Amino acid sequence: MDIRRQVGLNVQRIRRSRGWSQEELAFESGLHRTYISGIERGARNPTVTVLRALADALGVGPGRLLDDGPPETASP
Amino acid sequence: MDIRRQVGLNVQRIRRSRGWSQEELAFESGLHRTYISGIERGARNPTVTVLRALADALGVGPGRLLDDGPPETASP
DNA sequence: ATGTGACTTCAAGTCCGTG
DNA sequence: CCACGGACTTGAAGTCACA
Repeated sequence: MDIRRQVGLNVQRIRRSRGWSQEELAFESGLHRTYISGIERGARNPTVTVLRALADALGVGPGRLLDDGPPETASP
Repeated sequence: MDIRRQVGLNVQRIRRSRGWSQEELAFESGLHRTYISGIERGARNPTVTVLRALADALGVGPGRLLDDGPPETASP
């Protein structure tokens, strides 16, 4: 699994769980709307500072954006 | 805490725990010697694909390199 | 609301070296 | 073995018009 793709999926999933549009996430993170779009599609190769901005906006740890497993697959 | 600094500390700590020199890590990860040096000092802003290469070489999950807490400070 | 190609600017990443 | 600098090439950052 390409890690850029993984980051894109994670960002998109968490963003949607917040009920946000790409535009809203763009605003919250201080990044451009189309840049968010590119990241979610795995077309971009973001740096750690960008991951940080995204993670802060989404309210998760930066490492969460690189994780393989979805969110918490709650295995009780 | 600047995330670049955090990445640098994590990489350095894990690398040393493997008993590797920067050159060895450079070889294992396919990156350049001086670039590893720059990352460990927090002077560089690596991309997710680089994090992946480093994580693979070090045998940890990519998210580990962004974590705040050291490794496992085993608090029993 | 989002995907996409094109674009400019600046840093990612390589390679040479020095102390 | 590592920190650090300079010069270089490639690609990321950041933005736009349009579909």
